[in-house]
Amino acid sequence: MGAPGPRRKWAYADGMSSSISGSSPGAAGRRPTMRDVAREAGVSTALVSIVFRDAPGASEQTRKHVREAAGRIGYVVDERARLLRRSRSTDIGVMFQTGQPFHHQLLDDLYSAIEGAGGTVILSGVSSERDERTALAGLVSYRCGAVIVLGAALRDQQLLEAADGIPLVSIARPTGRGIDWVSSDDRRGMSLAVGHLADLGHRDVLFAAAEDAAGAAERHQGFEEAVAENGLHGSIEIGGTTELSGADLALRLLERERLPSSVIAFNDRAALGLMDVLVRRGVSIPQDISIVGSDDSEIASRHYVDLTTIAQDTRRLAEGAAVLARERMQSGPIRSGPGAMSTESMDAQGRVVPVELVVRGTTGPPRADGGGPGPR
Amino acid sequence: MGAPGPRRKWAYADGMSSSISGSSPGAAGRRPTMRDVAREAGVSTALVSIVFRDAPGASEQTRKHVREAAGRIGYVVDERARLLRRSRSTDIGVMFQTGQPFHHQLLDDLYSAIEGAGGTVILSGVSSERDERTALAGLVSYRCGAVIVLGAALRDQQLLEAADGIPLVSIARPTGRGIDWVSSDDRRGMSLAVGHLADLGHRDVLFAAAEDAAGAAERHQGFEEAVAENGLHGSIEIGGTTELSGADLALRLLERERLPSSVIAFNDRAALGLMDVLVRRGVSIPQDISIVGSDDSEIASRHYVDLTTIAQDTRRLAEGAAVLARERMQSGPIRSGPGAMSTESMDAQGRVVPVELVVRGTTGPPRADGGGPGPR
DNA sequence: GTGAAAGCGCTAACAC
DNA sequence: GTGTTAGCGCTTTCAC
Repeated sequence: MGAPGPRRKWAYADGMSSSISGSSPGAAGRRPTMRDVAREAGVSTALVSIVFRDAPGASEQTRKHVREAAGRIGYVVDERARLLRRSRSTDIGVMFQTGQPFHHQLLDDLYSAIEGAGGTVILSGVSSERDERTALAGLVSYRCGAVIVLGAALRDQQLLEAADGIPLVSIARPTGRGIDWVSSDDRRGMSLAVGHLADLGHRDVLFAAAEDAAGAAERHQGFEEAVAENGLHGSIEIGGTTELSGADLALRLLERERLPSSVIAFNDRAALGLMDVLVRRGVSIPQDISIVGSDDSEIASRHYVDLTTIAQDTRRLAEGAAVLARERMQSGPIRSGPGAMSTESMDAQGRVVPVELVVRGTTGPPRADGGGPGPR
Repeated sequence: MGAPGPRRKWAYADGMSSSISGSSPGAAGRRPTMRDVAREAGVSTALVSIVFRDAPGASEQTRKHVREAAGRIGYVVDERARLLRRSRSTDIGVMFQTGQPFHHQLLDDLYSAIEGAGGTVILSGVSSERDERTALAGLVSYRCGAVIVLGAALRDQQLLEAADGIPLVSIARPTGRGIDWVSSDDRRGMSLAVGHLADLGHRDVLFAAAEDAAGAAERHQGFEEAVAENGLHGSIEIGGTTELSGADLALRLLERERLPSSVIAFNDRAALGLMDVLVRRGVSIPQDISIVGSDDSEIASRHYVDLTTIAQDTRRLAEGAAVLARERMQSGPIRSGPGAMSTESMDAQGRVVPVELVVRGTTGPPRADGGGPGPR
């Protein structure tokens, strides 16, 4: 009640404001600059710059003095000027999809990985009305030192063009040789999931694949290898990446004479849809059928669903990408040798991040007869 | 196969690059600037500036000529310099929560509302390790012209301080008189939901409330009013905003002698948890009980759940906030009169956005006996 | 329509 | 340790 306004020592210059402090000349009507701080502290602007960059060249005492003066007049460093002056920016641009839960998880970890190490991240979203080129162009116009793209749909060549010479790192999307990438060990994930089911005693596994999704090829292949290794009977159904596609698949399965004893869904969303329909039709999980999700750990853990899933380590994905971005910032964009400037470059780097099988309540031993129940 | 690298006409100055075009002096080793474009086009930098700002003062022909020259040497406008030079930026900063699905929806619409009108948005995320002050400070350091905050947790006073004089607009969070806000018509939503249930013939409604959530007070009150208006028997249970809290509530309800014939959940996530437990226990929806979700239209529509819900109009929330932000950018931050600079200002603006009841498959007429079944 | 010139607020090299 | 100085790339007068 009756609290004073924000403690700000300057005011907009519309001629109506009463600046609280008249002590600093020139403080009224515009935000204070380093010059104002220098004047207030009785030092040079260079000194102020040193203090605010944490650069060597000032005593502890001076630093304190300057910071106090800055606080007194309400100085806030101007990132625009800083950005402009530093010829090569070390800021890292991040292109993500609004509406992709997995990307937000990643965003969270990218913030930690980059800003935790003293860096700065600049976000640019892709939405229904804002395509990847636009998003990337924004990042280019800020002259980021490197760009991290999440689940890009653009082809390699187009990505490179849109990035316009800025080093690129792709997360969760396989890229060709001209682009650095970080991705989960999808094949290993499949191996873990299939192995888990085999250990429980399952003899047949169905994989609900998805075409054209990030990592689709690796998972497909990983599934086939793992099934062969474990001597199981594997089958594949093409589905999608949404709850709807999972529900769809469930309906198709229910038309069969008997259900498979276990299913690995392409991701958690598909698993959810699958489970919903099955449960409503009276199928018990995991008594009648075991379900493994994949990919999007956030849903499985946040939901009440208690889904066994192949969890991606977003933290390590983010950290890997941050490291690559920093490396590439120092060395410039990818090229194969002196004078070359080619997509065919040999030295793109890839990093594979381990995945983990999180066993929860949707997997268990199969029925004694080895198969699921028939549909009712 | 063998595709050439990106069509870029300049190269980093590490001494190893062979610039593709030697035509533009100074083009090797740094990105082209307006000066390079001017030289290439044979005009002045001022003209180039005019062209790229779409400012009046150049013929259509000249514009074309300049743009072609720019394209030839691969010029991209430098947003940093532009930002710095324009004394008062018109960019709009947006603070959002990573991991809040509702915010992502809003982000999407904010991009459309702001960039669709020729503006620029600068994003700043709040995550587990990046608090609201930090996020806001980033926006301040870019000298945004205005800031839109989504579901802020900071108190008004703290928000104002963190924004440091930049005009603030809050979405989906009630604020005091010093801050502009846009929010859904939560009371009207309740009225619609209760009315719908009454029309179907329900006599008793349970509201699964949540404390401390955005809009909680408004919904609570709206529920009580609507129940009285419709002459229904209303009751309130305190729950939360997650699937878990909904599941919890379901368990509590199942212990009762009989279920209420209808439930309005605080939001869709809670509704989901509620439904899951009920369905597994053999309760049919909507035959045995009707369920209305609320608030987070994204989940209900994206999910296979087919949930009747009170949908928020994120598009209008976003547009309302964009309009307020633009207005405030022109007039400066809120103050009550000449010389005043106070939180107690009288002229903060609020906008209430209509909500809509989306009727789907989880609501229907009650059982003939007027109540739900007892627990089994 | 054009060109020259003065900054926006900061950094970084250099003298003192 | 400190002050001086010259830009970063753009916008925006102003006189031609």
